[in-house]
Formats: sequence, C-alpha cells, structure tokens
Amino acid sequence: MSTQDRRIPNKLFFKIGEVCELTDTQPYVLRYWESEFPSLAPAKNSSGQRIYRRRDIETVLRIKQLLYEEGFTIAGAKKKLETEAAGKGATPSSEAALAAADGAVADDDAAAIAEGKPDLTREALLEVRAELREILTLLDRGGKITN
Amino acid sequence: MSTQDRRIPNKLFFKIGEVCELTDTQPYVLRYWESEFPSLAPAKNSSGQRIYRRRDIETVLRIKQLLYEEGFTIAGAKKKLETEAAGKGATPSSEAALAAADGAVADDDAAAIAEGKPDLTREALLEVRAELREILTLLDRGGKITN
DNA sequence: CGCTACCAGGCTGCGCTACATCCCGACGCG
DNA sequence: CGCGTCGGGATGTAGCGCAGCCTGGTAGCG
Repeated sequence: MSTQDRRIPNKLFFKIGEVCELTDTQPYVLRYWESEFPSLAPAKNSSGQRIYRRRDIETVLRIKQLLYEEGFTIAGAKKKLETEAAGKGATPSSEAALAAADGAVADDDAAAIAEGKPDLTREALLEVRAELREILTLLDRGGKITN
Repeated sequence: MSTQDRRIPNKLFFKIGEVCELTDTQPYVLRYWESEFPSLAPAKNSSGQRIYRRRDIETVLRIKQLLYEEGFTIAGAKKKLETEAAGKGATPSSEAALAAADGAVADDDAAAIAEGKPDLTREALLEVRAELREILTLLDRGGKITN
C-alpha cells in the first residue's frame, strides 16, 4: 500500500499537457471527457487553466481503461464510475480498483521531514499537509501555481 | 434455483420470430449479433432456418443487458462474455449472472414422468433426456422440427 | 514563442435499418 | 397425392444517424 506510485511524479498540480504525457492522451480528448464525465472536474486557476490533481489523473486512467480496454461506451463508463463511487463500502468485492485511500507525499521539504522509518502516522500527516496546501493555493487565486 | 422460468415457454426449439418476441428484439438485430458474437450460434435445420435453444435465448438476453443496460460496445460485450465463459469457477463473485446450471423440463410426457417432489436427480435426468432429444432431432434432418 | 482555452465544423466507423430477392414449410383444396 | 398460395425466414448489399474523436481558427497568458 502506501503511496500509489504508478509513474506519477511527486507533484500536486499538473497542467493538461503533463497529464496528456502521463496518460498518453490528447488535450482535446481530456477536454471532451471532462464535458462528458462529471467525476472528471479539474480545478482551474485564475487565468482559466486546468489544474489536475493526482486523483484527476487516476480518474483519467480509469476512464481510459473502461473505454479502451474493457470496451464501454461513454455512457456506460459514466454509469459504471458513478455506481463505483456510490457503492464505496457496499459490494465488498466489486471489480478491482477502489484499492485504498491514496497517500500523497508532497515535495522536497516534506521528504526532509519524513526521514526515518516509513510511519503510517507520518504519511497521514504529510498527506493532510499536502491537502491543506492544495486548498490554500486554490483559495489564493492571486498566487502563482507554477508547480 | 431450479428451472429459470423468465417467461421462456417450455419448448426446446424456437424460431427467430419467437425469440424476437421473447426478447423484444428485431430479427436483423439477432442476425447481426450472431455475426458479431461467436457465443451466439444457433443451430440450423435442413432448410437453413435458425433453431434457437434456451441457452441461446439466455445469451441474447445477456447481450442485450450488456449493450443496452450496462453500456458496453459490441467489442466490449464480446470480450466480457468470453472472460465470463472462461472464468467459470474462477472469480467467485464476478458480476451477477452465471447463476447455476439450468434445469430444462421438456414437454408433456416429461412432466408426467416428473410427478412427485421436485428432485434434483430427476431434473438432471429430464435435462439429459431433453438434450438427447435435441441431438436426435438435429441429426434427423428428415424429421420436421415443428415445435 | 509555446502552451492553453474555447468554439465550430468535419470525419470515421459502430450499430443498426431498410430494401431486394429467393427459398421453405404449412395449410386448404380438388 | 399434387397444387397454389402465403407468411415467415435467409442472405446480401447499401444507407443512415450518431458517438467519439480530430482539426482549424482565434485569442489570452506567462
């Protein structure tokens, strides 16, 4: 368990181009999916640029899997995503995913704090800190989000 | 359990028109699906007419569910059907279906034999008998299949 | 200067749907 | 028993509508 590190860099925010590289998609596809999947809703900064977080990237990967590997239509994938999100705790052995809560280690100084044996409590703290930072940055519309 | 009686009459063979009424589909759709799904392969009698059996109707219903309710593409539904058929015994709690073996009570004299408490052994025997009859009829190309 | 946003339109293939044509089996009739 | 008729089925080809992606144009931002 611990951090899901499927080649997703240790950053908190991603621009659309980065997400495209990570997920091997095209920007217009991501924008199209965003218009079709309510659960894919990246935040936007003051200038309107999309700000993807890790869970958005997970969502993109899941959508891609549903569409291209499992062979769902957009409508079917949307429904499936919804029921998956709804039945979190119900249907104990649903499909595969919904693995666990995601731990998100932040950046450099976070790693500095996190020296020593990997402790679950410490990881949780780091994650909370990262989430707070996210919220801060989102609130601070004047502040630059340059990763 | 016992016989799955989802409004499927107690017959062994069905013509395409009957299947269409039972499953609320169109003949050309059934023929099209047949060209796309290897697992939907009804036998044909001497004059080339399709002879659907109960399991074919089950397959039709499953395909319909996958396409129209769950939102799969044809390719996705095909893949799903294959993995479902393959993993019969693996993946203990897969989706819903693959309920059990289907008991197939045949026709009048069969019902006459099957008097008394519903016995699994008797049901199995009846099914075997029905299957044998099926094979006989398919082999006997001269004999009419008039249901 | 590159990356991004947004909009409008175009394009391709999936999944039917609609003919056209032929064949077969069931039924009544003499 | 053969015969005509008639409805259902088989096959093939062609067309249609839309989901889902792709392109181009214009503009803003860093």
